Amino acid sequence: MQELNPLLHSQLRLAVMSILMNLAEADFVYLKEKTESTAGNLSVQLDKLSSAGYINIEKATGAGRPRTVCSVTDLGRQTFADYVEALRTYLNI
Amino acid sequence: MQELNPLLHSQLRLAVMSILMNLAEADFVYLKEKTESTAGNLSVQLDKLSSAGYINIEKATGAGRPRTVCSVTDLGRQTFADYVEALRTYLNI
DNA sequence: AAAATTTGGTTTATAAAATAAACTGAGTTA
DNA sequence: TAACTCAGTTTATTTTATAAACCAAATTTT
Repeated sequence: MQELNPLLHSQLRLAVMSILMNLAEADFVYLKEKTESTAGNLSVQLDKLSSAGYINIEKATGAGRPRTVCSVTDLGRQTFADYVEALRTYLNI
Repeated sequence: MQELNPLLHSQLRLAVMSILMNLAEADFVYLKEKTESTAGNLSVQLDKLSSAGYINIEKATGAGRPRTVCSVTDLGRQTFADYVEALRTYLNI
């Protein structure tokens, strides 16, 4: 059996990736609301996705409140696709 | 977003459930080989699935070596189906 | 305009989970 | 019958997820 990429096989990180796969970009506040996660947890998980190179994080600060905008990278997109393929074999779909 | 049943959203437990969904039953040794897991890890995870009522475990001892046979319960089957449905929304499939 | 409050996060601590290492007892084999 | 293997369990360790506490900048209130 293929292994399931542990970085993606986590509820919150998968939810984030799922959202970003369908949107050009999404900011911290939006992701927090959509996933119903705490800010702390989200912050940590976004860092992990970013460190792995699966997402890009742009932190805009200065004018008004800070804004953290995330988007999926090409690597992230490919890795997500691979993960989906692996899962299919587990789920028989 | 729906939550992903944490008991199923674990690589090894999902692998075990996946195997049992396609087989009437499977024993410890078979599951261990198929999943390439250690005996200790497998033992722990089988207990969790059993405690949740997702699988049935029959331990035959006496004649020859002990044999631990597992099979999925109706609850397990239903829960697995629900999990698959929830995942679909994450994966867009 | 100073004080209080809210917003958008990060850092640190805690709880839970996965995994492996060590152990046990019964069955085989030499 | 002594050594060894097999089928597992128990306990300890590591990793991961989550939440609680904190912080700085922006906004609102008085």
